[in-house]
Amino acid sequence: MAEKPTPVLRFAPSPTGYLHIGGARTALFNWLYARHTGGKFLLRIEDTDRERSTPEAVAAIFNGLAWMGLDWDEEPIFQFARAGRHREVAEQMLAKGHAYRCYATPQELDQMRAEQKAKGVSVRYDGRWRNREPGPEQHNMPYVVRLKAPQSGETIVHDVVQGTVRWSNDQLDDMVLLRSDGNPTYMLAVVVDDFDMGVTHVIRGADHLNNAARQLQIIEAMGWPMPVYGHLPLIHGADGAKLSKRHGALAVEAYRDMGYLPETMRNYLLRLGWSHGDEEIIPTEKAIEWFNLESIGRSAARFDMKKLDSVNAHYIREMFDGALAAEAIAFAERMKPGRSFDATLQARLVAAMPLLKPRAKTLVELLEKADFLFTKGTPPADAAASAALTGQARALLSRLVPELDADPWDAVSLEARTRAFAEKEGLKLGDVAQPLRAALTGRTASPPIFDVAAVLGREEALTRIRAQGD
RNA sequence: GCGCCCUUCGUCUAUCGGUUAGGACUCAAGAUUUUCAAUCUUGCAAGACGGGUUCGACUCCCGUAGGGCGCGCCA
Repeated sequence: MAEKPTPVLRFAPSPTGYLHIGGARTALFNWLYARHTGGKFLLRIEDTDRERSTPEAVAAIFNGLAWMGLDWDEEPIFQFARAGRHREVAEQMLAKGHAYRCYATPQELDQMRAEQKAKGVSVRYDGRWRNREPGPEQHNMPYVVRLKAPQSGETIVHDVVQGTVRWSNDQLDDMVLLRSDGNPTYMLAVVVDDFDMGVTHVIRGADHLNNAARQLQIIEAMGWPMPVYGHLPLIHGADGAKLSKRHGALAVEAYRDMGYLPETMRNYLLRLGWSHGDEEIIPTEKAIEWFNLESIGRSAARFDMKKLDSVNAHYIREMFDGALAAEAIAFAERMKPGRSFDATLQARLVAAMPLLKPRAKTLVELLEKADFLFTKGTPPADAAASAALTGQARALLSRLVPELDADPWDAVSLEARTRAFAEKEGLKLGDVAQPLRAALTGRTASPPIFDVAAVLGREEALTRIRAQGD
């Protein structure tokens, strides 16, 4: 049995913007497969578009991947720096007769396309320089180098996701390899870089499926080995249309800022287009163990915030109290510079975590629900809480204070004392609990109130109750 | 217009010719309960359409419709 080479995967974004959700999933699938097989996961920044590439975008991509927990194995390759090598390959193809010089001007090509469109025939380069030698009038004129693509037969891509996909070669035109300024095009650069990097598996978005055929023609012309292709179905917005800015958050950093956990993003994005039977909650460790290319689906998926929420709620509940509290504090400090938490507040937050966790879908929500922990005295009461604090209720609270003011100060004892008090007053527990809740949290909905009182501590809790008493 | 891809509950998906078509999210009801959650139970809900192939099709083939992607000296 022939030994299979170690897989080499890559993620190759162009740095023209932030890392969006689609790119993040492509990176995730590549990363998972590399980790699953013990192969390599490489990063290549496709910055050949000098106009649109920015260092900020490069940083955003690195940050996004790092936040997602997707680590890459070698120094990232910057494509533009390899232009010399790309030119070299183009020259080789020229020398071998696999490419030719085309002197058609952009205006001329525009006109050609306009005419084709008008005639209703397919728009493609007509090969006007394919078999034409430049004359004296072409001397010193700019030219591009085009691939001399086969004109008959077909080009077949064996795709692990999409199956066997074939194109009749007469549908494919002679694409540009080298621009008139001598710089390589994306098509050439990708093929050369993948070859030089030893890439064995090209896993990318389905929007590149058509490109695979063209890239294969270059690979065949060079006599290079064909990589395994896998074109992932695209992610759409909730309305089924292409994911765009109007769907709200697109950048992975936006999801981070909305309070989603990296583990959530990995799990959710993995399940968008990949499955392992009925498994829904798939921690990264399991994902690495189970991931395969065969189980990738073929149809586009819609991004569903509700499901994202439920996955996030799950991982929030699963996290250890200390770790989650640290995460929440870091989040709060990043989102609101200047905000800080002293040791007392931090300890209080950790203690309150079991109460908070089942009630939050995001870190934002968690912090919101934790608000009452961080005030000195009763937090500002909302409308419903103010309404609950009637004169009678305030009087009740004043009578409750001496009953509560004792040790031990824990939820069970506090509840017992309050029940006894309610009975003595001829009231139901709820009649006492609700005013108490309003006094301690400023809300009418909160975690179990005796747990809240316990977390707040005897001194702080009593201060708040006294302040609301009459 | 041409080429390529896709089509199971509202959404994500399982099924790889024989199932009461399963799970998850959402939504609804119930249990629990000091409020709100969490949790548990139950329920609503699907094979785009039309032809074949077959003893038997969600599953294989063809067509139609709908959706998506591509058709740059962008990537």
